[in-house]
Amino acid sequence: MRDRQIHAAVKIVKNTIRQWEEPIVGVVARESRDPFQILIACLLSLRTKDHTTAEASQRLFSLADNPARMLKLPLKQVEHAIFPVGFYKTKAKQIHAICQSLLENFEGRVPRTIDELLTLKGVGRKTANLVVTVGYNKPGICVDIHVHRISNRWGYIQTKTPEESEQALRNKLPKKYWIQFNDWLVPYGQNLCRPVSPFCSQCPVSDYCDRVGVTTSR
DNA sequence: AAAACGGGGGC
DNA sequence: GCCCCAGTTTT
Repeated sequence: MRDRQIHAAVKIVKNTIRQWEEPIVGVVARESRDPFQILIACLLSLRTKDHTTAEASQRLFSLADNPARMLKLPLKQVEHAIFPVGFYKTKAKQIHAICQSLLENFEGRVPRTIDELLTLKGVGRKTANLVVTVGYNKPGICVDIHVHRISNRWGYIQTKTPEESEQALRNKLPKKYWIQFNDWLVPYGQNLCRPVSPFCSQCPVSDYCDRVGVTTSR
């Protein structure tokens, strides 16, 4: 894919995603962009299917939707609410630890910068960037496995790891496209541009795609 | 660089 | 039954 074509591709896939009305992560829909819910839902979504995350975060937020209330919730109850997402003991402890840190170090608010977010245990670059872009509407590049795969499949960048992809995209992708890029690439990767056997015949941007590493088997 | 964390769903 | 899944931390 040529640099110039990325702009058209952004617009085309974005319109497609709008029709699907996908949530961004878990129960966090495009209208509701509370940083705390994005942070926690993103933590729950780790190595987990999204609809599972949606149900779990729904249950959890109905019990507590801010750091102070979350800390008052017994660990057992947090574990019970999020059980189906897997890693539930680790994640429950992380959630408590994060809420404690938010109260002690950030006046009970979710911080607004990548560096501050990265001080929280369990928060990596993907989660930090998602909070900054979706929660605070500030520029950031949120690279998960889908963004990594697709931007390389298109031939827009050539990288080995998601971390390298974030750097490459920061350098190459014009800043005005960063937030849109995050918004549509993940659901696009889930529904259409799958790891194996992607639906190229239904893809709205197949004309631009280099199809790097596309296979029909593992 | 690779293991470990974990239950649910697809096949 | 077996293998993968919207990552991050630890060895």
